[in-house]
Amino acid sequence: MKIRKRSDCPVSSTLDILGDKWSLLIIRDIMFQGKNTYGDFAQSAEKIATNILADRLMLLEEAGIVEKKDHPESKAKFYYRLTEKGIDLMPLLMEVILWGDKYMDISAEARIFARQIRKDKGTLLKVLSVDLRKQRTKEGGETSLPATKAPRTRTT
Amino acid sequence: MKIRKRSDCPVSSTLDILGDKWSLLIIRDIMFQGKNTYGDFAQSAEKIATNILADRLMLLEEAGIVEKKDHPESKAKFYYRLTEKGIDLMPLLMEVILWGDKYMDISAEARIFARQIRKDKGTLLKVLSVDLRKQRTKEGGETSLPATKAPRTRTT
DNA sequence: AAATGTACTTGCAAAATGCAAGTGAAATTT
DNA sequence: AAATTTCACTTGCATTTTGCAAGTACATTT
Repeated sequence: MKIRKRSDCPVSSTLDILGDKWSLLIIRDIMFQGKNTYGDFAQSAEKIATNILADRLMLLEEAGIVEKKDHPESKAKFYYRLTEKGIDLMPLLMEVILWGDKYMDISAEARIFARQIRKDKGTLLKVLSVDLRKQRTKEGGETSLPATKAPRTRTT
Repeated sequence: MKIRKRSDCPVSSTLDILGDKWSLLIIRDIMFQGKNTYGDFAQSAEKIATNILADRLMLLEEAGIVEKKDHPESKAKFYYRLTEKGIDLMPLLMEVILWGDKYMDISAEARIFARQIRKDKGTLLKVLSVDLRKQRTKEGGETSLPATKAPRTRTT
């Protein structure tokens, strides 16, 4: 459960934190699927085991990538959101999506999203980043809309 | 040892192959460090266990990301090189490096490389891709120079 | 022919993962 | 207000993966 640093290489050091099969999926869910609670993450298609989910949320929080806050609408829930450090993973996630789109068998919906990234990565990055930061503008978070699944990307 | 696909999401599918602490390090070694043999990989700073190395090389080969060829200079060695699919991981690796540079404690040498990526990603990508493809221009590979550690990136 | 280099393989302990069930507090239903 | 359900975990245990040390087999060097 403790993270050990294997070398002073940026690739290695990043993998020390994110190099497993689940962490980036949680980040994906917050970043692109508008998910923000434990229950949301648990329901994703990949069916993460609940003990692993709890473990990864803790590790991501310790790494300063996600923050755990009280849920603005319910005391029974917690609200997980990305920090600036987490939002900064968006270019990386986008490249993962582009490579996956090129070489993997994925859903039609995912292909549409990949096409948007390929068409105008910079704009999409800004639009989605703004949405994610809105979750951070007030302590507690208010009832801000999460990033939509099919973000409206009108540049003109 | 078998890869199971967890969903039709590009992030998930990519992680099904690359989501561990070692695979991307092997790719990094070939891509940026000019390494091409089992012994080269085994000597990297992170000290991968030899059984894991053998396992990951096999998986990466099965995934079509690396190719195993006879070594042009010695029958005792094999020559591992990236396929086009593997070379296409470069933008992803570069984003990993940029994020690692921003948030992790890394070597001065790595910071210099990250700065080069930040300065002109597109050019560096092309230059390094060409170098990697040179390893693929002739079957058997000949005695082509590997990608250098500090690639000469003069754009003007 | 003996020693060394190279690419693995093997055996086993330790750690991580996956699965099913359980816990306790909060929200909802009856 | 009592019972049920939702929610965020925790626990116990089997399975899988990883890590470590040593060994094997073929190629090259001495």
